[in-house]
Amino acid sequence: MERHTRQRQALIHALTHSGHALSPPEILARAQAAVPSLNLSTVYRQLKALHDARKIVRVDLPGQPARFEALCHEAQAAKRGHHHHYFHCSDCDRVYPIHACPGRMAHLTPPGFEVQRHDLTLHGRCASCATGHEA
Amino acid sequence: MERHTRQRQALIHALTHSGHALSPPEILARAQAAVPSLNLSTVYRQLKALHDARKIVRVDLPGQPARFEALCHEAQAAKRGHHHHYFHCSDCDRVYPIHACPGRMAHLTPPGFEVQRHDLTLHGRCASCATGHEA
DNA sequence: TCACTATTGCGAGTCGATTTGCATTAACAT
DNA sequence: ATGTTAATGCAAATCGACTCGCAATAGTGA
Repeated sequence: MERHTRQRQALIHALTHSGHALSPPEILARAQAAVPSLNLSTVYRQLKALHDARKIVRVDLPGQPARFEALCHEAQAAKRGHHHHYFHCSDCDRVYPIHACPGRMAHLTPPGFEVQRHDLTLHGRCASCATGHEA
Repeated sequence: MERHTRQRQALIHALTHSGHALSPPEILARAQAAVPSLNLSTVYRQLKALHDARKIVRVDLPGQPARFEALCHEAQAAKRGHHHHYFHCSDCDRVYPIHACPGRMAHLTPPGFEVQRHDLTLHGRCASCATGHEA
């Protein structure tokens, strides 16, 4: 059966206590605060398990390495991904979820095209970068 | 100086006479119709040169290999990328440019975030797949 | 406590995408 | 027509992201 290891807990903690999506190396770095011996392959293995268990979602942004985000409890309970988008800060490279959506997109396509879903990525500076260190 | 080779011309022809963005292997296949000996490394070399010369744009969609698209003449003349989005057909895997945009996105972010640009990808079935082979 | 085995750490291996070294080929100015 | 050298074809090398084999480690139920 499944075991509760310290590395798994550290990894989940890192994912759930970050306000933004994390790449595997970022997860490694954060979880190593709790379990220094943690290894990147373990991170990948746990991510795969958590993803299969639908506890995290994979965030693919154009031209970027994959990131992962913990599903909030409501979404987990509902057993479906809540539809949302992402903001990528070009300063600190962090990726924040945006819980808003510009709405249906069907009218943007030429006639005959069937729009089933859409991905939206916003780029710019996040609040902390915009405030913190001005030019 | 720069030479006008048959492979370069075939490659540009393939890019400009396709209604959609092409991946390097797709470009290779199409340009080989004109120059059968054409090699994938030459495709990559030419793509790099064309990209540096701002004659093509790289199209990165989430979780997909890079594709390339010829800049239309107006955009080339204006020396700036026209802002547009893409439609990815999940049936035929083609990527079409969408010359429409849902508009400003600044209101979607939490306060303090500065939105500079956005990428939008629509997914679904393209006109020819929706018409051609119904289930 | 103890055995059982899931999980880990580590290094090596894989995979797809892209690049590079180099001998050969072919533009094009003369 | 010809020399110069940019561009090509090919195979090998690289790169980043990820996976795997295996011996060592550590949760867990008994």
